Amino acid sequence: MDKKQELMNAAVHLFSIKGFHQTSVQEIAYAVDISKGAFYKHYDSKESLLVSILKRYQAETLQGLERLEIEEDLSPKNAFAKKLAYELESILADRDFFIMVFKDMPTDGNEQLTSLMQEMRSSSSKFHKKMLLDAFGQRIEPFLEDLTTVVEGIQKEYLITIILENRQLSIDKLSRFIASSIEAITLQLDEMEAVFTKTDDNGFSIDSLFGDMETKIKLYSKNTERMLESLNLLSQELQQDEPREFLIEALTDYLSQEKQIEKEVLLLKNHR
Amino acid sequence: MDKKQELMNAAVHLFSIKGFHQTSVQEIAYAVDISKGAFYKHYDSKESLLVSILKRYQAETLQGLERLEIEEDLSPKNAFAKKLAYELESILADRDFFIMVFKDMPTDGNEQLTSLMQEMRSSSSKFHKKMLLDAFGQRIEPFLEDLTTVVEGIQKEYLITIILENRQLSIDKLSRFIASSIEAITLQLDEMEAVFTKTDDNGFSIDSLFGDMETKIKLYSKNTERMLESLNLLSQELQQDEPREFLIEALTDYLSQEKQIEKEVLLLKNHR
DNA sequence: GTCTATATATAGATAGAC
DNA sequence: GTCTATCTATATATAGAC
Repeated sequence: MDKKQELMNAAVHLFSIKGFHQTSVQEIAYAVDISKGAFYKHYDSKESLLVSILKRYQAETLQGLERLEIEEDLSPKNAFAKKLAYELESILADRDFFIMVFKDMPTDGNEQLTSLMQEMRSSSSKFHKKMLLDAFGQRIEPFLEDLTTVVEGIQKEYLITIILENRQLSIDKLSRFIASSIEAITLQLDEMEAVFTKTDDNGFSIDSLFGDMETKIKLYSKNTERMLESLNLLSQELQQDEPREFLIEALTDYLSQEKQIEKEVLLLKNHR
Repeated sequence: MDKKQELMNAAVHLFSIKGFHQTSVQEIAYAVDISKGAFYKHYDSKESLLVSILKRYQAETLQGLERLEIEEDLSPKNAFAKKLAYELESILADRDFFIMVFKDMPTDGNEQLTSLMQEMRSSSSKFHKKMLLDAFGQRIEPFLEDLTTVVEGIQKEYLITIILENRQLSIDKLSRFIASSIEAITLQLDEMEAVFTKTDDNGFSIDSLFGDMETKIKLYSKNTERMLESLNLLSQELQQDEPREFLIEALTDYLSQEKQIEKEVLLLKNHR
């Protein structure tokens, strides 16, 4: 077999166990029965080996995703579940790679590495967005980014329990569970508000701002009682037909004393 | 201020940027204006400093969670959202710590570190389980482990986008979104099947087993067509009133050729 | 408790013979 | 392409003076 491929395989395995930095070039070389010096005839550095590994994986998964497109005449939800199952199964087939990425990646400094990781994340996200639109229709569009985050978060968390805690779960059950969960959420979207908003401004909500301030006051303020009372009064006054400007001025100034909510108070001022 | 505390603060910050292994004791020491030698008068090693950091965080969050119990007369769902908001806000207040844990943790080898991490994960999971039961009642119990995984996955994924991609989302909106999503799922539990099952055996499902085999065949087999046909025939035969034993024997043997599904075939044999 | 100097180990990478 | 020997840098940790 190609020595470069052998080196990659050995490296992924070692990286997944000990992490990138904790694995020496010597260990990798010895794992394929060559010396440390010989390693550098194949790769310029340990980092370039890592780059090759990422590129190989990227190429493989791109192939896999393209092959996947061919799907039968299932219900949209079941098709979604099937795609998820394939994805999960392929990740588990390369579980060393998955663990390696989670262990310790030296993204800092190396331009090429950072952009490769970025590319992989974004193509995965694109893939999930397409899957979601195919399964649940255009009407989920305002929540697309949120639903993608939800799918990816759930998926990752289950993968971690399967791989790191070595629990054996049925991928079929899991993918159907995730599909049903996402469907359940889509059924309630009418009563929900998206977290990700197109521009920072469109999504502005006075209620959320007050909610955020309340939480922060309770967590950080040494003067919780007074701050909360001021916040309440401010909220009430703003709901009046003709809010008294001096009172609003006074209360916002007072609230600004608390540095943790300074930013929120400023936002509030700018938005009326 | 206490030099030990100063060292911890500096260390968490550096670890969050460069990772544990990539940060030297010298850097940590210089950050608080002492020499490398002086560092070792405060801590036995870099690892013992890390242990102290984890213990301090553990103590702080335990305090925080206890303070949190006092909640008002909100609807169960809104109370759930509020608790989530507090939790998210406290994590964001210690964002360096969160990033550090995600970057590169040397859990290998060090017994104390591994068990500390384990403790923290399990107390976080206990906390979420209690939150879920309080909000959605005892009837979700069969799905408790799944719902916990879902909550923690979603939470983590949003935190990553907020912190690592530096996106500014409203915690209030986010916590309400997560609460509504979980509620939406709980409304559909009757039509769903749990992924985590009490014992490995109780959760056994012939359908899932066939689903898993189908996925694996499509992904790995060089003989996809024939294997799938055999699988289908086997499934049909098993549904007959009087399955022909010789045929089942023949088909399972045939399917066992594919090493990737050997385990599943064996499971199937043992379960009839 | 703080410093400088040092011990010891090991990393990544190169040189040059075969 | 492979080896051994070596260079250079840097890490953790200790010793001993102040």
